[in-house]
Amino acid sequence: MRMSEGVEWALHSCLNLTWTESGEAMTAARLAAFYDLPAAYLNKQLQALARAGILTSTPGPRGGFRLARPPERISLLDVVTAIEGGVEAFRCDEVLRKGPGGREDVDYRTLCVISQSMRRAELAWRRELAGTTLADIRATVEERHPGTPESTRSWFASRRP
Amino acid sequence: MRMSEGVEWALHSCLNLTWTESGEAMTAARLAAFYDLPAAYLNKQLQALARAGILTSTPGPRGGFRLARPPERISLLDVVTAIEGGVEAFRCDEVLRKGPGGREDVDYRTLCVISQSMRRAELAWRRELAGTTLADIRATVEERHPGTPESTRSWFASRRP
DNA sequence: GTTTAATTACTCGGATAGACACTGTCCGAGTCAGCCCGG
DNA sequence: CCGGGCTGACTCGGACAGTGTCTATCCGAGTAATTAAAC
Repeated sequence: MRMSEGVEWALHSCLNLTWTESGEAMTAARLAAFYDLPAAYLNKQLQALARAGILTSTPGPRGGFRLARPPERISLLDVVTAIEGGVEAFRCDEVLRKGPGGREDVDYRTLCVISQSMRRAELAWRRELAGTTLADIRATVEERHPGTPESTRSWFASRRP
Repeated sequence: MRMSEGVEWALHSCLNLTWTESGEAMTAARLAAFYDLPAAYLNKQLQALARAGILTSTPGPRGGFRLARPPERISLLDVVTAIEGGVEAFRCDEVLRKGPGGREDVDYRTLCVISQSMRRAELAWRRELAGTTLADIRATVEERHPGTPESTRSWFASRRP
């Protein structure tokens, strides 16, 4: 049960987008260069974010990606779901159906106590992720490292083509 | 981020072991037959549980697997960790280290705010799993379906070689 | 009848192929900026 | 000098290989029950 590596990239890239002056689009290549990541693969992750409505993409020169909503309305769960696809971690294949006394017309995903417990745990995880927004992350970072916004902005400015 | 299918099998098999008369070992073949699972592969999962100290295994005739502890002391997290290997779901590869101003002698797993948030969510998940034991599951099942212990026991008895 | 020792069948345990998803890369369709030309 | 059309380069977007992990299976080492014989 290992999460895709792209989740980390997507989260950091979204956070960096938080610090760019609004109105300016950021290309996948620049976002990738910031952390020395493979640009084409990061582009793939950003596409997923765009499909999920977290980013907006504009092609052509001066194009790139932008946050589609203010950071207050983008939760960590949104990003994780966009990359990982929203499937539940615990796979309940309803083995009870194959067991003795198993019925074909019963939804064991909701009836099985084990499945319920695993689902409850996963819900706690989701609840925590949904309760943290990009704005929260940004605020904490700016509180602990006040120079981050400016240095990030200037780095991207120096890398402007 | 999909959990191994063996987790579900392991959990259900452990629960079934809860209902067997103590002192009797259960072979992987019989546990697998209960849900019509591939016996050799379930055996692999049971081996992992044995390595983790959740089950004890005895070879030879009349051998098989037994719970190593009372169900009150076996949590869902124990089983999940035994199968999945205890690695964290969120992979923090510390991309900050590769970024501008990244230092080599800093542990970004504990410093990065994103990593902290993801870790906190995962901790909530683990806490929930650790708070539920096999005894809890068994009690709930017996409350909702009182006939389960006896029917399970008799099924395994009829399948005794 | 009891003890002892070899036999036998049975179980786990790890080593071995196959399938799927993730990782990484590439090139093409579409689009906007800039440039050139004409008025 | 100003407006319009064209060129061109740049960007995303999806299609294409490589790799690692999960899934599934098999056979061998070890063990305990069984059987048979000897005392």
